[in-house]
Amino acid sequence: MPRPSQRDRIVDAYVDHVVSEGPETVTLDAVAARAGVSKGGLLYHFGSKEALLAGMLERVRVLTEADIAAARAAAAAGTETVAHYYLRTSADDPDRDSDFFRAMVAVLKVAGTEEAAAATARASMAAWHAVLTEETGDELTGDLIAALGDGIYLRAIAGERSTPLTRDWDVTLRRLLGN
Amino acid sequence: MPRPSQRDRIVDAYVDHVVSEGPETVTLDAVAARAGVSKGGLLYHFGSKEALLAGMLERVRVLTEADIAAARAAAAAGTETVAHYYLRTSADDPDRDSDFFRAMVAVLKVAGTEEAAAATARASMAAWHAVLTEETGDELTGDLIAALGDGIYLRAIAGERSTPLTRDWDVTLRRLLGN
DNA sequence: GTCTATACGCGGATAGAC
DNA sequence: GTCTATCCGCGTATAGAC
Repeated sequence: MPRPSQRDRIVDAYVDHVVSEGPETVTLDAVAARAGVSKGGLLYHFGSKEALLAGMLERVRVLTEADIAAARAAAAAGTETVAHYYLRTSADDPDRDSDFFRAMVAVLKVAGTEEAAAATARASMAAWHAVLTEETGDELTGDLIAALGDGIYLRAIAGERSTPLTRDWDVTLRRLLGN
Repeated sequence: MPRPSQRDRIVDAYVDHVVSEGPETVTLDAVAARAGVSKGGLLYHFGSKEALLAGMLERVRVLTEADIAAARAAAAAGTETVAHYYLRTSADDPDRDSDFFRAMVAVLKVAGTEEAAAATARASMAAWHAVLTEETGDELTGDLIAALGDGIYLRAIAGERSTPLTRDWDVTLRRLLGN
């Protein structure tokens, strides 16, 4: 894994800006400034605003795959279940500063307007739903756990950080799975 | 309840546009056209774009109160529990075309950028959380049911309509409450 | 590869007619 | 109370220098 390229740094800046300021305030100038390049420099790497969005969506796809692979590896090693991994990374404070969580929040914020972002969000959610269903052996249970994570994401979008559920997600999970 | 005023019709158009086209494409022109007035006409009723947003937020506050009152009335009459009402109106297809659901989705879409909208969304979510906790007698259970509804809203934002959970929300609810 | 300068269109808001 | 006309600022994108 090489050190971050200029392209990566620009996508970082884009995600940062969407998360902290919101999608409507995203301008090429603002993203360029945050990335430490000029507008012209940005447009050399991404020929248009749409290409910049595509860059972020590609990153989310990659991170989703990696995150699911990590969950599967942990489950195989007996460290924690996939459901455990999923809720922990959705609810726990330190994990919510992860690249994946932040990028996902950015995509969801943009999804309100950009159908391409909405499609990427749906694909990511569906992928998690599939592994959760596979592990629990029941589609409704898998969807239930997935929906809890989704609810936590919605609250993140609305700026809500701490609720009983995010504090005690492990208690909740034990109740749902009956163990 | 008088027939809809011009102001109401403009707020309707605003909600419609945000839900179907997304917040970034909202222009005074587009909203005015949808409401059947000119841009100048719109600006007579709402002096600025911000005032228009405030009008929608006010509507969501009113509809939230009314919706919660309806849930309480149904519970008092023994028709259905508050939790039942909440999940039904979040999950069932016909209810999702209700004024409240649509307005809430619009507010959540805008919440990504506008802090005022995010605050209204948080207030509405907190109000539901409170009644659900009151009914179930347990904060975590109340929050769990609220989070399921929130997850359904997130999926609505991402354009996902039907999942196992939205189809079988009543089965899920029985499992959560253990009856 | 990255920057500066600039063209161009669009959206918000005001003024004033009807 | 609603419309038309107009101004102004901002954001995207291009051209071209370095």
